[in-house]
Amino acid sequence: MTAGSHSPGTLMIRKLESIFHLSDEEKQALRDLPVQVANLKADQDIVRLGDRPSQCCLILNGFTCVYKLTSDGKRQILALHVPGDIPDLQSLHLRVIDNSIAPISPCTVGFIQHKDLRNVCERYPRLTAAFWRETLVDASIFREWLLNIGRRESYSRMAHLLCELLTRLKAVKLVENDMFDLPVTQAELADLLGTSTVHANRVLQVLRADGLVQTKGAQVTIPDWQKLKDAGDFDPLYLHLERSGAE
Amino acid sequence: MTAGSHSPGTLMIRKLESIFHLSDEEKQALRDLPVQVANLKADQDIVRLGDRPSQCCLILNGFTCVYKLTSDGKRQILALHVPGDIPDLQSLHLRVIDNSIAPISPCTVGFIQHKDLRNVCERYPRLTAAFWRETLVDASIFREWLLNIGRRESYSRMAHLLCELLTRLKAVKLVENDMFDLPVTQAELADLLGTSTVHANRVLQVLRADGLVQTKGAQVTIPDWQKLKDAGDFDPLYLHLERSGAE
DNA sequence: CGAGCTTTTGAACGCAGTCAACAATTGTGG
DNA sequence: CCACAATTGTTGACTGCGTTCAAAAGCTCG
Repeated sequence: MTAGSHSPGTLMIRKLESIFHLSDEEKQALRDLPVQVANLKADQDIVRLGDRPSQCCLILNGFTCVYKLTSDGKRQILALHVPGDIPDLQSLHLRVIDNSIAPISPCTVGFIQHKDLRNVCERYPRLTAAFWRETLVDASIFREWLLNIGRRESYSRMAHLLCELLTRLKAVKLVENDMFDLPVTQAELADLLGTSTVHANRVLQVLRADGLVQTKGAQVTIPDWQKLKDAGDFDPLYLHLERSGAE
Repeated sequence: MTAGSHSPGTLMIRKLESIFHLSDEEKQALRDLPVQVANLKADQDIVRLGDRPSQCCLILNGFTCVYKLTSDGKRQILALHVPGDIPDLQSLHLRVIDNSIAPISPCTVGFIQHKDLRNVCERYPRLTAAFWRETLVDASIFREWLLNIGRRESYSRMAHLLCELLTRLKAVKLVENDMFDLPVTQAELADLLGTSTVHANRVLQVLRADGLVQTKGAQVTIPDWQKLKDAGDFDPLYLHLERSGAE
């Protein structure tokens, strides 16, 4: 159930191709992209607010999170990224990075130079569209999170997050038997949801008691998808997975 | 102080050119885009969740908001757009619209067909980059709003929103003497901030009492920019205006 | 086995929501 | 231009969701 066994290019191709049909030439161009692989420990920032990077990072294995801090040190996690995602694709067109990105568990990433990405985009305009679309889906998820954090109370909010994770991880084949790995502390869960750690703990306990989720270490099981979906007011439309999303 | 006196193309050019330097040919291509102008009343949806539009809408005059509803009818406003913005540019690459867009005051918009936009993008790759960048800035604003709603308390949250508005409206020359029009009810203000209407009212009163903002009808004045910035924990970096943003 | 992190629990507090009424403003038709 | 209706803004009282602080219990890993 790891995604690390694939070459960097293959991972990108699989993701983009779930939407676009790529020509052999386009696929080859992606496979030929020079990628510099690195293994990172948790909490070791990949990029930091204010950076002006000359490369993007492709997640090969593990999870990363995008976060920001208020001036008094409170952290909000803005996005989670899974293998196949490029969390800082925006840096291709925005000079300065306006957030930080860190692994939430040990993870493997591949760095791709901006100039190489710009090159393939120039030669294959359909790849431009594909990458652009990736950033648009990210934005769509931000919008749903705004609704989630702004307008849903914490119980439903956490249910919604779990729904999204199950759906997204299914799309990259990281779910088996309604079960997936979520190597996240409750403090991080709180930073994802915009609540305090204590409250995140209590809400999680209620979700467990209601039979919406089971946890065992970092392993999360969803015993009743329909009930969780109802609790989380979840509609996968915003993930733009095109082929379904729900069963 | 209206922006309605400009032709649709000119408005786009002015916005894109504040970042990119466009060639005469590129500018002409933008001016030649067929635009269908429409005047809309407030609360008359421009696009609706689930739509599959074949056009984008360019704001020519007035303000629009992007919003979503929870299943129990609570509304969260996800973005505000001002003249020159294209709030549904995403629809160029995402078939289904995942949010709704409505004017918050009577406004004028111009509709541009997807096929025409795709055409200029194909012929002028630098325009592709420029449009892509626009959507990336939108996403950056979503991220900051997530931090704002998730981690700042309501006083600071409202101050931050006012800071952003002043900065963005300045960039499109809609501010005079630290004063701008904000034709928004307090109920909408609450939907922007993720609070109740009553609370939005009370917070606004405190901001007024503290001398951070003055209101007179829809007119907002910021008497002390530094104090408001401090209260709102505001750093304009995320707006990616490149040339400054702050004075 | 002990150090350090993570999870859990309890108690007190407070920010913000809800409900309901009233005041002020805006808009409309006569 | 006024009178009335409708919307918007303001206030008070009460409630409750979620925070904070502090301590205890469980894990994980050298």
